Formats: sequence, structure tokens, C-alpha cells
Amino acid sequence: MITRSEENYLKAIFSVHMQTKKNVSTNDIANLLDTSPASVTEMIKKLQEKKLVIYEKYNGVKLSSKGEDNAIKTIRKHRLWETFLVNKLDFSWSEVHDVAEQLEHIKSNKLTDKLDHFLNYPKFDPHGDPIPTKNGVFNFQERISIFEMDINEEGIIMGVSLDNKDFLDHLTKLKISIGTRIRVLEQIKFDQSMKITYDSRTEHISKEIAENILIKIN
Amino acid sequence: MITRSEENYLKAIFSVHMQTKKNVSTNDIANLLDTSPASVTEMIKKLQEKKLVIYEKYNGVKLSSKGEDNAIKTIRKHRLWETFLVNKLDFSWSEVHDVAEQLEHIKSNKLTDKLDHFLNYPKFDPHGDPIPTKNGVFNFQERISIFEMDINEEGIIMGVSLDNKDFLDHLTKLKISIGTRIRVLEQIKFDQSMKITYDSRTEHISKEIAENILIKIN
DNA sequence: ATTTAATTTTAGGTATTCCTAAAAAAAAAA
DNA sequence: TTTTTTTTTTAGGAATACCTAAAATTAAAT
Repeated sequence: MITRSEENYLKAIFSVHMQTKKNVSTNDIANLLDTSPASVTEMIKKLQEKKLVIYEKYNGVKLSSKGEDNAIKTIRKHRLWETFLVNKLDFSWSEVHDVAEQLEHIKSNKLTDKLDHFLNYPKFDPHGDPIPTKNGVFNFQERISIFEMDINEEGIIMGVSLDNKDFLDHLTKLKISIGTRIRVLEQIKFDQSMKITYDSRTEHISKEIAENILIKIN
Repeated sequence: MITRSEENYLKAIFSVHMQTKKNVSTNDIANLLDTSPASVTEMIKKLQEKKLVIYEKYNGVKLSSKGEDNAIKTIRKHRLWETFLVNKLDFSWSEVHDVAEQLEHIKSNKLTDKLDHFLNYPKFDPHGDPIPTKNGVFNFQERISIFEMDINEEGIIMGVSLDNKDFLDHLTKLKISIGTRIRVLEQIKFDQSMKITYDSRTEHISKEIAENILIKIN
């Protein structure tokens, strides 16, 4: 049996590895999970005994295939539940994170698969992140941030790279959501903020915001 | 914060008290939760400190109003989730218990209420048990078991008093479900089994089965 | 190449929730 | 009423998952 805590560690290791492609450091995990590095070392040892990670002292960890399977399953559940909350229960996308964080630990393969079916096998969650299939296959979609776009370039919003309530609430206020087609009008040199247009609106967005909105490339 | 374990104890106390209407004994709780009496005593003390129960040594416990509120909320969540699983995800009624046992501990009032709305404010769960409202009001319905019915008496099945997979699977096989109208044809003296008719079928059911199927009594 | 700084691990604790075995209290039987 | 049985509580431990402080190791800077 894999405990809830263990699942959170596996998910954290998966997520850091995804970005860095390197062995994941004790400190990185501690920061992400908001625990002490000492606790991380201890837990990693337990995960190693359970053959969920590959670990060498002072050299970081990576997931074993068994550990990766579990991490992907947890991500799948998290994203399916977020989709359920937004599409069926009418939650706003800024509200779903904490609840999905709990729901992702419910143990029942049947439940996950029936939920997937009920939602009509969605490929992306409400934040635009891909939902792995039952077999653990991600449907990746190349994306760049608005900040990286050129003047006059167009794009369709595919997701966000920050799951923060204030940020998401702000996007809601701006009526920016997944599927919105935008065009970059201007980049202000002084503060690197950007002027964009969409749905016959023109808005000014800060660098921080532009960096965390993702558009489809290709 | 009330932990998952504490919630299970509160639910158990509520459930035993419901039947006995007396202070609940340490042993009863231990049996229901499949733990040792020693663990129960210890936990009760903690619940007392949190003002969730009223407790006197060697004299059993009862819930405080705060404890009862919580127990009812947990039952509400359990039954709403069971309804969701059966009505929306197409689980059979014998499969839902274990999953609902996990889902009932998800903490989010918003989720519970939105789920209730999504399900169209159901009054009874798939086993025929009443689902308390947001304000903790139960919709009780007087019920007796088939075993208590007289010869030739008619009734509509409103629920079951046993949440056991084999039992529920057997009912499914017999095509007996909530809403089925039945009539008692005969009671066999020898083994107290009963002959019943419903939907133009005639079946023989054992005493154990008859005792655990509940019909409406006006 | 040392010294300094940062990271990681070890050592020793705490809180939660469970356990068994023994003691205490209450209930039932003789 | 005394003895026996049952129930409940206390005492002392174990596992999980966290913590802080100190030691060990690695990385960075002078």
C-alpha cells in the first residue's frame, strides 16, 4: 500500500524531474512540499525500500518505473477530478486545486475509469494540462508563454503555468480563458509588460502574467 | 481540524446511538470499527478534549451537538457520494461502500453542496437510507422488514438494512430493487423462510434475507 | 588549494493512532 | 453477599510522518 504522503512525494519528484530532467534534489522536494529537508531524506529512504525510487546518497532521486506509474496515476486522478469539478459541478478554475488535491488520493481504479468515461475521455484539464490516459500516455502539446511571442503574432490560449487563485481570478476578470485567440500588439520596454488584443478588447498585462499564460505553437 | 479517524469514531457513535438510544459503550465502538477497546478509550478522551463527545469513565459516550453535527455531515457526504456513484457513474449498489467510505472524508462544504445540487437534492441514497439536508435534517421514513409482514400483505421496497456485497449482489440477481412492489404469499414454519411475489415472479427467500429488506409502512 | 557556503544526512524528539497485557471497575452469577 | 465474568481503563510499545540541531559531504568562492 502506498500512503497519501508517499504519493505526494512521488508526484513532487515527477513534477521536478519533468522540468529539470535531472535527478531531483532533497531541497527541491522540501520546498515544493513545504517540509524540512530532513523529512525528505527520511521519506526517500522509505520509498527506496519500497522500490518506488532510485536513490544514491548526496546525489538526488529519480522515480523507478513503478514510482512513475504511481505518480502518473495520481496526476491523472487530479486532472480528471478538476475537470469534473469545473465541467459538471460548476466550480471556477481557481477553486478546484485544493479539493482535487484531496480527491486525487481516492483509491479505486474503477472509479477513475468510470469518471473518465463520464467526462467523455477529456484530453486536457481546465488549466490546459494534459490528462494521461489509463495507460499513462500524456497528450503533450507544445506551448510557449505570451511573453515569448513576437509583436503581431497570434495564438490560441491553451493553458496556464501557475495554479494560483489570485492569478486565475484575475484572468477570469479579464475574460481570458482556454480557447481565447489573442494577438500581441506591443511590448513595453520599460517594464516588459505587454499590450494584447482578444475578443475585440485591448488589455495591458504585466510580465508576470504574460509569462504564465500559454499558447499553442504549431 | 477533525481528522479522518476522529470522523470515523463520531460516525460510529452516532450509528450505535441511533439503534440503542443509550450511551455508547467502548466495546460497541471497538467492534464496529474493528479496533481494540483500549484504542477506543484513548480516542474518546481526545474527542472529549475537543468537545465532540460527552464522556464519563465506565459509563459510555454520547455525541455533543458539535460532534453530532459532524457525524451527520459525514453521513450526508457518504450518501451523496453513493448516489453519485450509482446514478451518474453507473456503479452497482454493492460496489459503492468502500469508495464512499473514502470520499466521505473530503473536506469542502462547497463540494458537498454542489454535488447535492448536481444530483438534484436526492432524499434517499441507493440503499434507501435518508440523506440529511445541508442543515442536518433527516427525512425519516418508517420501514419494517419483509420478515415482519403478514401473509398477503403488500409493500414497496424502500431499502436494505445490511450493506454487504454478497447480499446486495444476490438481490440484484433476484431483480429486487428499491421501488419493487412485493406481496407475501407464505411463511414456511420450518425454517421461517418466505415465499414472495413481485413483477410476476415468485421467489423463495430465507429468513436472513427477509429480515434485511425494508418496505414502506405508510 | 583552502576556506566558506550550501546542501544533505544523521541523531534525537514530538504527535497521532494503533497495539497487547495487566489492572481496575462494573455487571452477572452463584 | 461473595465470587466469577465481562467490560473498561491504564501502562508501555510500535509505526508513520513530521520537526530542530548538529555533523558530514559537496559545491562555490577567494
